[in-house]
Amino acid sequence: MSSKTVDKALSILDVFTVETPTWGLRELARNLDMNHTIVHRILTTFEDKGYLYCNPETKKYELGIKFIELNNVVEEHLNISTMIQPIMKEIAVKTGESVVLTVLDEEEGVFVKIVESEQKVRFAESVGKRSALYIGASHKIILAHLPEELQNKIIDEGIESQSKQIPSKEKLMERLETIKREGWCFSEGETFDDVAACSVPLFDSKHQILGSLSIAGPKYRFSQQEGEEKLPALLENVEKLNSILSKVNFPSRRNYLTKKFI
Amino acid sequence: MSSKTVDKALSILDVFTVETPTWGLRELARNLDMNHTIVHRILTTFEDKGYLYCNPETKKYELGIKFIELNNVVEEHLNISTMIQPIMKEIAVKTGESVVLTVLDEEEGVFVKIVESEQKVRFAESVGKRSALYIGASHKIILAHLPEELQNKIIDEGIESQSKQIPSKEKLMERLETIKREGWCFSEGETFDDVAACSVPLFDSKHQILGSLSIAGPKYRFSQQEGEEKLPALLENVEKLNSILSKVNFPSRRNYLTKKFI
DNA sequence: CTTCCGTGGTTCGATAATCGAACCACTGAT
DNA sequence: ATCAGTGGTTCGATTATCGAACCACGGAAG
Repeated sequence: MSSKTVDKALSILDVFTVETPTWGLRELARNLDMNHTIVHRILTTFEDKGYLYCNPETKKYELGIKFIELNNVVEEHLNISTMIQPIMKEIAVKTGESVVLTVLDEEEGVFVKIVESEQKVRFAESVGKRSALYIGASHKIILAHLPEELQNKIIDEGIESQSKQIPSKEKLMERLETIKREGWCFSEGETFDDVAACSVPLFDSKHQILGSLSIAGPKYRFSQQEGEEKLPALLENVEKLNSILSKVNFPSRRNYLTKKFI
Repeated sequence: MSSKTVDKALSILDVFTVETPTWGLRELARNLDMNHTIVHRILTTFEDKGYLYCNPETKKYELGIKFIELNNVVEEHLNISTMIQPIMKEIAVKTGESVVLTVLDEEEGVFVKIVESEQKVRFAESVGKRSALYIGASHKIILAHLPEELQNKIIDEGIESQSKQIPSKEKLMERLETIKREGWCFSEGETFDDVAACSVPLFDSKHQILGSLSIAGPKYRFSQQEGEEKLPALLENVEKLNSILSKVNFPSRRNYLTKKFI
């Protein structure tokens, strides 16, 4: 049982994205196919609580400061800045490239933390970005470790949505098997045109896939060979990270564990 | 008009803090003086949407991955990582200390961004921390620029709550006047025992107080004199920051603008 | 200047979702 | 074996939500 009203309210929050971060009242109501009265009531509730902010000049709504506060609660609870970030930093220093922590959530991958190398190729702004599991090394390495039925389902849905990222199902499935066997994955130009990455899997205490750890850098200085050379730096530290992550029980939705995906 | 159901739901989120990040169902219902049925319904709704995560082993709830995602939307919209952080970094490099961006929200100050110096005195984990405006340089400099009636109200409430931070109302009010006149503020051991800070105010396009920018470091290497020496590095960059901040219209609740505080 | 269409915001009776006492099933301590 | 605690569910009474119709305003077009 779920609350219809709260559910509706949260659906409203969902449309505040990086692409469309501000909304007018009626514009929003139209988009959600809702009566503007109810949208208005929910918006003011969010506003009162600091979850939304209504720009007094434009009268448009945007996400509020509360999310900065609550993000901190999450990061603190996960020991991200005290335990996880230092390990990522170490790898970043050793390899001179940026390090990315990705986790599985529902049937997608989410960038949870990015530690940048000093050589500025900024893509830390992609934290929170969510995308399909067949795109990019960081995501494919996760997909490779999921149950085969779920792989099937995800790839089929990808093909249905006409994703350019899937050449053919057979080839992808084969590729995933190779990735799983070898224990790492390299890709270039998939999530971002100019970026290449090298990824290894992260598991929980029961050795079930949780996410991935990646090194990423600009294509021109990051060939497959260079990726391979940086692999040891990743693998050296990934165990430490695993033991930390298994202790905190990461709050991401891994439906495959409960077979919710069938 | 505000939605009672959504309001209730958001009140539930409020109890997930750094101090108490996980809650059991009945424990939470008791704490909020609510029937556990309704708490349960709301919790599952949040869970379905990724705002809460229910640990399957302990059955305890905690904030979910959604807050990492939405925090990113806010930061992106405010150009925090692309525009603001580089300026803060520049100051951090010049002074060798950490740089803190604080904003006014309702009647409190919130740390929105902390850029750490290389000399590791970690307190970046305090991002999102919220505290009263009479505590610490970063907050006092804001308080000093608020309307006098509001200063009165805030200080009176502080005295009422028996805050140790207020010696006497008269002295504090005098102090605030000095701070406002001089345009900067130094403090040590207020927000954190071992930390000293030096702060300057941030204004919006109409020259109304918005927040503050601070340099902070461990007391042993951060006397008032050393703070003063670092002041120019702050002031040099604060204008750039001001012009950026005035463009984005920061989504923090500055009730003093609308006289809501009376 | 007036009309018109758009915006954000409010009202109030019909309607439908919420509420909550009482109820499982389970676990762990006594 | 009992008991007190937990998370979770049920269902009729209650009450908050819903939404058509309504302002007031503001800018564009005639």
